[in-house]
Amino acid sequence: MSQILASPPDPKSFALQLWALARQVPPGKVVTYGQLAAWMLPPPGVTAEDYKVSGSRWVGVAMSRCPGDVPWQRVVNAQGRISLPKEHGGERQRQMLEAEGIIFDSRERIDLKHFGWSGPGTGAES
DNA sequence: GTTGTGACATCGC
DNA sequence: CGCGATGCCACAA
Repeated sequence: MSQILASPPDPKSFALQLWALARQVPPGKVVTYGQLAAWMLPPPGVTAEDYKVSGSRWVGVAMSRCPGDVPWQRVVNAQGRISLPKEHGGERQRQMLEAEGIIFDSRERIDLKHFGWSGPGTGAES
């Protein structure tokens, strides 16, 4: 059965991979934790099921430790909303996203159908 | 050494 | 459609 793992076997590698992916997110687009996790390959020793339910969590943990050069601002939760408490910088994130052209609806929600990034291989990368 | 809590996603009502 | 509760382990103070 899918079991939530607090962190991947190699958090460091996972984080680096995640950050690398996050840096690929084009401006004006946003991605969800689940998507990021889905695009990454499950670390050795982790089953697809466990990864499916754990990945998003790892992404969150890794992002919390992300370096300053990572556009963590473009990472939102599955609801298309900012996950961070505004006192932690959530409000700041919203401002930055708006600055990139992303539109929030009345409920601070982003239309993932329009602003959601299709993925590292679907969008025009270069 | 111990205690508390967590950048999420999903199901139920 | 919105809100609340649940699951796991590791890390920080």
